[in-house]
Amino acid sequence: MADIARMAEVDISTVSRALANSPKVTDDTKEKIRKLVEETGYVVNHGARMLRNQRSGQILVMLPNIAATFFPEVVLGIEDELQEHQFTVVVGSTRNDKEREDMLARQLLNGAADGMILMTGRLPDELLAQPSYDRLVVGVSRTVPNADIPQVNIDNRQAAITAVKHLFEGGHRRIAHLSGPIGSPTFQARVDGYLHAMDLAGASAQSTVINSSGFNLAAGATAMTRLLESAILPTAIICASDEMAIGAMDVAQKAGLSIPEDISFIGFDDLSFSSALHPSLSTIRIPRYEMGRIGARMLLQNLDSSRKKPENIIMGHELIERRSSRVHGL
Amino acid sequence: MADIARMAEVDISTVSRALANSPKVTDDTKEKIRKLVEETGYVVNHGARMLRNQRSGQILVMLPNIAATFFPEVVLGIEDELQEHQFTVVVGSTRNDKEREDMLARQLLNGAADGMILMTGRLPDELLAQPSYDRLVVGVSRTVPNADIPQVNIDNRQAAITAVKHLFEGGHRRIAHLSGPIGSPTFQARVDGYLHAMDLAGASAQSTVINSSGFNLAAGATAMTRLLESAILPTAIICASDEMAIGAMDVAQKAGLSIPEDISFIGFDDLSFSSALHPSLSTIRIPRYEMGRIGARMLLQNLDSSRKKPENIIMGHELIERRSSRVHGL
DNA sequence: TTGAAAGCGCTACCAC
DNA sequence: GTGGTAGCGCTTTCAA
Repeated sequence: MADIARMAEVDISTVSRALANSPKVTDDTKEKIRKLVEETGYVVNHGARMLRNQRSGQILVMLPNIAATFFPEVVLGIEDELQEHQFTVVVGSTRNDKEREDMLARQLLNGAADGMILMTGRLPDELLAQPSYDRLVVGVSRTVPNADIPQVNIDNRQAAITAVKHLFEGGHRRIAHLSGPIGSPTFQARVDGYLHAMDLAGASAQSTVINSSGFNLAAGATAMTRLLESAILPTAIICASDEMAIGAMDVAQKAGLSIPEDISFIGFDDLSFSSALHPSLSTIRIPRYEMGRIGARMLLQNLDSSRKKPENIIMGHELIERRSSRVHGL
Repeated sequence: MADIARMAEVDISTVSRALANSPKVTDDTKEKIRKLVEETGYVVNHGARMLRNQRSGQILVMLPNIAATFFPEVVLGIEDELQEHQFTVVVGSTRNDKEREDMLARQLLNGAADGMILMTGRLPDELLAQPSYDRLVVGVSRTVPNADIPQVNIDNRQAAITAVKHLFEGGHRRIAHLSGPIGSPTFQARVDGYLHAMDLAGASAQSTVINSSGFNLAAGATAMTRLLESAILPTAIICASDEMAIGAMDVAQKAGLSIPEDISFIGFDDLSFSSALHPSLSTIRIPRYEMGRIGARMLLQNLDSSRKKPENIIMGHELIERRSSRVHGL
């Protein structure tokens, strides 16, 4: 910048103002500087600006695993929203490792990131040190229990109830649930909803929950394999994610079961794949992209501490009925 | 840091040295400072350190769309490798928008990122301004033509040949290819390989290539729909990605075709889903995670300009034969 | 082994 | 409308 100033024969402060498009600089001067910048390919130094302004223009997204099918679409929504507001997105996969979580959280504390979107369902310990952390963090898609931060999510309990009801209407009574990690409030809420709905329908004796440590293909396959060992098979299965459902359906089909004739399936998420599968997969659609966008918007609002802290948002879910749970297999 | 210095009754420079674990600080002093840091929850300011050291500790990953199934696994490999070396990963989805590419590339120029992994197959114009850009950028999985940067990729042309050969061995002659974006060297190489292999086998009269603007489910479905309008259907189809194959198979099955009895399919990528589909999808496996890891490693090496610039790397691909291309449909 | 001080590149305040 | 300058928080050289 000093170079530009010298070449333009003005003070460095004028250059700074010109670049910030300050109204107190003549158009002539601005134009002269603009040209020089173009010619030299000058770019303002990020570190210096950051030090000076005490902000980085970066938002950290913390999630367990960017390769889990659920997350990329949420990240896309976050990116789209934040890019419009001149923020850059930093993604960190924690693999559920506390140490990695703390390492990433430090990005917030040291000023490398101005705010954070949390999709791990857990507040890193490091963060609690920071006094105003509740203004810097927003939880998305994985509820953080007892946290004083704004969150966006769907009503997972209600979603599970929706799934059970749907199967009940199809005449099913023996309905099993292949759940995700039991420690996660998200998956726990789905279990709760499932059990509650089964109970309401007087079918609680028929409830079966199989827990998994993950919610991917392999988890679904393993859980289904275990379920097949039961004396009496359920006639329908609610899987905690579409990915699990795909794994489970594969195992079921390999075991000679027809879907939906012998056994029905319904998942959670509505991946783009789910409609193209054979049979196509019924599911509870979760508005992933929108959740990301709205979460990002909430964070932006939250960062501005002069404004009211945003309220939690519960987004709608939607039952998508496809062939895997169709009565009479039509 | 000044606070810590005051409390420890030493100079700020001593604190700095202690935190850097300099050998010229007594263990006593270090210990005293370490305690204070712990108590106060002090974290060194990223901006200041960045300004001073002229490096950010961040690597930018530029890709078209984080939600396209191909990329997350690559990003995971990159993250794993870079985290081990204390770098943070910044992900930017460009949506093939030149403006976004330039905006992101500026992160490199302004020092917000120390290096970049490019998965868009195109070098942003902004970058060419930077004189030593070839030391800061590594291309992964999408070849950048005429670029003087190190790259990691598979041999896409050869991979397509492998696919054709496989189908030939299965007795197929009328083989069509549903290609991705024609402008992309990656997909162009697959087309080339396909045409070449068909030609070699004396079946070039039977060649059919259908281009798409993307390589997702919808692209596969659209291309397949167009193909179904042909007078003579192929007996086998090579899809430029597994995602396209899934979309295309769905359309084919809805049109009443049996896979592989009436028509065989083979894709590219080997998504985790591909083995769980019904029928399971034959594919050319691309080592995505490993490509990410190796690309990141190359970047690290490349950033150190005192070392030799790394060579391009061609990784192996592997034909995974599954039911969708099985002879006799066994 | 520790202290003092310069300076990284920028912005914003104050003076003119 | 422009110039001069302090200072953001850190690292590192030089002196003691």
